[in-house]
Amino acid sequence: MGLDDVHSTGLCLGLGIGCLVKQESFSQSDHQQQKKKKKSLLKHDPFFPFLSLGSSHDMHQSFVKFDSGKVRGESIDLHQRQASSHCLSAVSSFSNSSVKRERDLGGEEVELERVSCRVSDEDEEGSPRKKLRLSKEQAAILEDSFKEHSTLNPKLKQALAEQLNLRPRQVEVWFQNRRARTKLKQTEVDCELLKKCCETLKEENKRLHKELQELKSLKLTASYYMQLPAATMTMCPSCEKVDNGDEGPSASNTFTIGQKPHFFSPFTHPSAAC
DNA sequence: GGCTGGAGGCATATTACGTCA
DNA sequence: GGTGACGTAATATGCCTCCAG
Repeated sequence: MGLDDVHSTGLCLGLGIGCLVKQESFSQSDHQQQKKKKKSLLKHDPFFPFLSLGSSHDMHQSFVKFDSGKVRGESIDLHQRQASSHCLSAVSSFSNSSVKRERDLGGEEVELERVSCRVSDEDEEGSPRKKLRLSKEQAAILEDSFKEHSTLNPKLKQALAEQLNLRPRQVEVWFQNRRARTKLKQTEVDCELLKKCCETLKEENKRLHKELQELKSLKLTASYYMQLPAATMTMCPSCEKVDNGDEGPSASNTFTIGQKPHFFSPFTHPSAAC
């Protein structure tokens, strides 16, 4: 458990109303601020050493009302409040059964209820981590926004958070994770590309080795024929046509092994000689 | 102008939860 | 119903930049 958890949980549970105010500011401000504040809190907050995780149900309940009514926004109606209370009463958080039950009910309203319930659940309950599942609509809007800008500015973050009924921190986290996924995918694509490139190079290397061997063997053959009288035989080292000397050196498709044998550069195609 | 500490943002690794086969 | 794999939200941590003092 990190210090963030201490702030999001222990402060509420152990420090009473003064800490509720602190919690409110946390829920509205960026979570990163908490991260930065934690150091200063460690240094300067006189209450910090007295933090306790001892639960107080009454305090919890009062905070629930405070949070759902003030922090979560004015649009929360009684129905949602009840939903929030329902979440809090289910201390074991979102079990699969509850999710399934909501699924069975179906509909956007239920989905929103589920989301807001989970979010408030995380804020208020103090259990380590309540993972919400973004609805398709939320994900689509975030995706659209991501396509336009892969990074967030504070305005956009706030706007998206309000539009999607999420906390700015959640929007920020979504973008961070989305960037990470994009990068991971791109890395995989690059990896595949490099693999193919490697295979191609291997094939090319193999082919060149083979060609080199052929050229070496041809060189040996040529050396062998060089030991014979030059006038007796002519041969093209490329196509290995041997001429008995009836035709002159100027004849086509023949090669004369004479005082200056015609060897090829390994970088030129062998057939170029013919 | 250089230094320093705080704040914010991002990348990355990891954890933990939800879903599905 | 139990379980492992997978996707992903959430957390932890470190680094960088900006800015005020």
